[in-house]
Amino acid sequence: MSAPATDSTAYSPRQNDVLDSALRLLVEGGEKALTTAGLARAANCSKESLYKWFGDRDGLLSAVIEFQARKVRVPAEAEGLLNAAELRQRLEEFARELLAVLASDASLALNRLAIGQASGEGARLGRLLQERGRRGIGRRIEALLEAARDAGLLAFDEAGEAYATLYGLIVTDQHLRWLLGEKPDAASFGPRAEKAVAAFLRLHGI
Amino acid sequence: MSAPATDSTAYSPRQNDVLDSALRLLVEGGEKALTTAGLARAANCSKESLYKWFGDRDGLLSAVIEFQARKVRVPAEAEGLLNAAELRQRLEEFARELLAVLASDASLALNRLAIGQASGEGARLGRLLQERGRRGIGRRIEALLEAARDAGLLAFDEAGEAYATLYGLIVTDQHLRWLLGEKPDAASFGPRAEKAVAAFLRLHGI
DNA sequence: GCGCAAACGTACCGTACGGTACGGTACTTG
DNA sequence: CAAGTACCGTACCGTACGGTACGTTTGCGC
Repeated sequence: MSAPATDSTAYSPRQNDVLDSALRLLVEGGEKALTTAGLARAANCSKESLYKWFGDRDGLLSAVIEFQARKVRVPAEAEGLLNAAELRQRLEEFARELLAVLASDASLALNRLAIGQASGEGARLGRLLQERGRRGIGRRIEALLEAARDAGLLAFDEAGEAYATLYGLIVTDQHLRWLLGEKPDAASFGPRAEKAVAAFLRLHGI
Repeated sequence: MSAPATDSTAYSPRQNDVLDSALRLLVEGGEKALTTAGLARAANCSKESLYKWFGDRDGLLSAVIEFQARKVRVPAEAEGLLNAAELRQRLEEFARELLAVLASDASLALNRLAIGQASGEGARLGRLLQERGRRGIGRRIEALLEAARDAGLLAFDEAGEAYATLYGLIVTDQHLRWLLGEKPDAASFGPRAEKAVAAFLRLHGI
């Protein structure tokens, strides 16, 4: 859909390679590992090029976040559900995906980066991450919830609030624990997703 | 022999003053603002004393976390509830307190610090924060939940799981949003607490 | 083949930080 | 009062980073 001609974020293949190296450094060693000299060495480019392309270190960090957000872009859901079993299945799938995304190395690294920057600074990266990442997912699932309500399968006042409840039931404090260094256990995603959706349906199902 | 032993309460009043200054610096400017020279200036002490007391910068960071955890220590609940209305009130109070703690400057600063350190390092500070902070609150509220179950007011299989559900309903993704820089709105804590507890009771209440 | 722009590699600069060393000072202890 | 201890303030060292400058190389249009 969106032509790659969106000039604001038009990065050449070479620049995308560099951003890929930057993300890898970030995942492996955190913000401290993402130095201009280190990135230049890892990506076989010159520091001068980095400053030419991204302005300064902050621009580089923002570019990495946008780079990753662009990769995660999920295609819109096919809009053809309707019975209760299908809704449950959709929600469980969403829950598993959400847990997998939040537990991924890249997501954790970028969230850690943005959270580290949020102190003292104006939370630029935090807003960026919020806007590019969670917001998209939220809009998508809220649309699903509203469709289900129109079909008489769910009851709630406000989609945003219902989504917040669903999110809380799925994620609880796992995300924070992962951010603090706990290792994710992918095998637990499935059961957790099922339980969370069951609780959600008990709260908002018809 | 390196660090003066993480022996907890072995800090003098002078050292506690210094840790207080350190926490203030951390709250105001994040990890970058907590430099040895800056702390020495802010606390009117010498850098040499800092290294003598805390070993190195990491020891200082750990000491700040323990220092704050010791201050937050909440007294055990009075164990004399029983009817459903009181349980609801207790849970709502807990929810409001939890939101207030998570939204506090000190908590956010320390969580940001530990999360920043969690990349690349072995998540020492993360485990420390988890152990000293959340764990204590969790044990306390789980005891309340089990007491309520014994009194026939709640139904659940495992207290840890029920607590996770309650936590998720209360906090949703607010904690992360705050960590990313969003400003907390204290006026929303009350309504949110009531709704979360209402949902929890609909799930687990008799 | 030629010229030109882009980008590479490296050397360099200023700064700021973690950590150490040292002289001076106040306060205790015999 | 003398010896000792704990601490302050400051100066210092090595290192590492962000950012800049420059000479060299690569690739593409003509």
